Amino acid sequence: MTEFLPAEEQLRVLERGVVDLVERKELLDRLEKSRQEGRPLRIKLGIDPSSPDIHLGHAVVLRKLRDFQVLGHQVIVLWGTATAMLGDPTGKNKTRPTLTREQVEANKQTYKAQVGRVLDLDRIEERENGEWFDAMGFMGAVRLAAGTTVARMLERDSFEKRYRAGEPISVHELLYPIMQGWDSVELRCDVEIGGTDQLFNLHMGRELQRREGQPAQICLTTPILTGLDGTEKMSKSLGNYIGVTEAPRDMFGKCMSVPDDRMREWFTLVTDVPMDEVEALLAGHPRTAKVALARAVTALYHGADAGDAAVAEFDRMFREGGTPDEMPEHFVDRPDGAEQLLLPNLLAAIGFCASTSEARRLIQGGGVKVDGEVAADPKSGVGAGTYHVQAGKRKHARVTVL
RNA sequence: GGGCGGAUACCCAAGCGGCCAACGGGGCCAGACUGUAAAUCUGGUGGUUCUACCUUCGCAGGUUCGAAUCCUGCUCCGCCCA
Repeated sequence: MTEFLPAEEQLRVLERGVVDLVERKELLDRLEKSRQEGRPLRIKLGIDPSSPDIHLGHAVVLRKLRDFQVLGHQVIVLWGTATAMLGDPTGKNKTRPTLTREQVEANKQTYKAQVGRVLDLDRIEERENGEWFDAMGFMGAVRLAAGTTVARMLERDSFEKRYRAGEPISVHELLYPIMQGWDSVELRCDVEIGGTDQLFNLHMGRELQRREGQPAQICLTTPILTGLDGTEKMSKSLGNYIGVTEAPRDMFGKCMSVPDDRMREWFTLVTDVPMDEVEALLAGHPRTAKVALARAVTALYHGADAGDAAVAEFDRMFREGGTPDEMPEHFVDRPDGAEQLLLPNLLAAIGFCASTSEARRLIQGGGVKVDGEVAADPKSGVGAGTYHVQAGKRKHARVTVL
């Protein structure tokens, strides 16, 4: 733990894929000091457990945290149990509904398991800001708020826009940045990291720490990752995401669908591939580069073997039109007394299509294969037996008709 | 409180008494092409026992042989005046 790399070398790792670094010089100095004193820096990431699923977009900031962890620093995951109930106004044009304690606790548990996909959970310091806010009391909160002006708060982009547009801003929302800043005081953070939309909040920590006579924390922000569509930010509601718990095959396949011109961004933010290697790959054939990207991502979450297996399987499935390593098994009954099970009903029964009508259309469009043969007649059916059923390029299943 | 305009399938948006399961665009799905893509082209995009039938056009009623289209009430949204 006391063996820290030279500050410059650490900084090189930490700077990768970073948008804001306030201030770079301060970070360098503090890394140097930490090295001399053999004291790890304290790095905070605040997480409001408001949505329970983590995708690669969330993972960007977690991975930056991991960089710090690997370099021997102390990572603090701060659960915003108090702030989650407020709802961070960041990027929202509306007041967010507040959560109950039970929801927060439940989300926290699922969240934590997924955070473990990126961070070494044994080495994090895990805290909750309810620890101090619950005990602060109303007057304490008032004293805390007294140090900041409304004008200062309204500097914040999202507040300013809403204010100018005549949209409501609740008083409690103005308190959110102050609370987040106070967390840094309580935890004596050296660095706080977050997405670019967090810059204002991170600055609040600096201010409050200075006021309390602490060294001001360094603020570091990571970019918002572009989703699979190549234009919108990755988000669950847009469906353009890759979850950190997804199966290797899906993870790989989705990575392969990332647009070419987003590969540099993805390599930088989502993988550990060294940047000179990335540049070399990008200079070569795009497909080779993308395979490397997809393999790297898959390997990160499932291990190198899974990454290699995914490459092989993908080649077979898409270049040669073959079948996957393993397919889901389904057993379907024939209707009473019938010789055959109609194909549309089969597809609906195994969940490949939402309805028999949809299945029918897919069949007519030539998108369905049974044992490798295109089945273009919606009236066709299959008798008892086991079949390899394929809908589109991706959906395969071994279906046994009973 | 008053006036006006709007609510149509995942989103935008036509339709304004029968030819409407409802134009068009986006998105999405499938096919061709390809590097897995992108771009391009083609088809599809309510349900079913599928050349027919059933349920849809904010909600509830009504007029009519027949309504997404007309009338009444309700709910929600936008704009304007107070």
